[in-house]
Amino acid sequence: MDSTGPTNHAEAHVQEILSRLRDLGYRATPQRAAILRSLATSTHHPNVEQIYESVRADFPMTSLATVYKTLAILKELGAVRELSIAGESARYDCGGPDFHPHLICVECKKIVDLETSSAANSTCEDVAAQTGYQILGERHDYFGMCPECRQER
Amino acid sequence: MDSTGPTNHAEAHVQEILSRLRDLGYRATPQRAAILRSLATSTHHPNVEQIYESVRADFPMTSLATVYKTLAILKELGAVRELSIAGESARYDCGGPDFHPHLICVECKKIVDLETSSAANSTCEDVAAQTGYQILGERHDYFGMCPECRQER
DNA sequence: ATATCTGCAAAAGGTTTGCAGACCG
DNA sequence: CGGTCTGCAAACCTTTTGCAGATAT
Repeated sequence: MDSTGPTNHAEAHVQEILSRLRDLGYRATPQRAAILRSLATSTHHPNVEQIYESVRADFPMTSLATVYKTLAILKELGAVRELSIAGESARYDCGGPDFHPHLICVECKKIVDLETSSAANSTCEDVAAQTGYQILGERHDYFGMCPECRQER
Repeated sequence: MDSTGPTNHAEAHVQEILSRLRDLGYRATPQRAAILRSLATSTHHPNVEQIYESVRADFPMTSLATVYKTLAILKELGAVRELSIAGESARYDCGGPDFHPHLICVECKKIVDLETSSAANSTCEDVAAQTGYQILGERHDYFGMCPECRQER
């Protein structure tokens, strides 16, 4: 059986992306590893500041600029997705290229992933066929109030 | 029959929102009217700078701060929707509270509305039932390249 | 060994805010 | 008239950039 916890899944994912970086001529620095680790283990789609704080717990010398630069590379690789939200700094999503909708609490700003319910991928093809666009990506967010925040009213 | 063009539809919408503003104790200033008019007649979801330029064509004395302040009020009223997009300034959508997906060209940044295809509204209820969230809004964007931009390759 | 990466600090947007005077109702 | 709104300029925040020294390969 599988005696490894979720932490090891995350670590495996981190290692995979690190070696992908190396293959492309990028360097696998400890800062980058720490940033990836922070993303891989966080569940609520942190913003840059939160990633920065989390990384600094392990590497107090890490700078905000490095976090930004690393995220830019990871975005290009498709290893990380960026979510811009009105009135907030960007949030980051470590999922792979697979699409899923987000559920965003307007009160506590928590973001959780929704299970891909129905024929999500086929919709892209429908849109492409209808419009003549070449569809490259998709984003589907629901805004609401989570059960915890609702209770506090 | 209807001999009035689309311009008059837009103007009616502008007047309706202006009187809604008045009812709520806000003032219907010429700047606000011009901003609303710009939004109502523009088709590709302008950003603040574009609204500003368009308004200045009629009112050269209008300031950027006033555009921002007016948009903040209109957002609160629900008369305008704000679209944050990674690496860009916010875009504005004058539609009412009715939901529709967007199609965003990653090349020319044009945004067009998609016809609400299927059971869009029922999805919100599904999500609410599944998650216990109170759903307040939704956003669904497709990113791709429009036929015009594809041709230029 | 050397090209890439880091940290720092400054720059660069975009957006917000404070205030004195203008103006809607 | 009185309270709201405008324009200006400065402040603010997030993100980007340039550069000298450090480091992964």
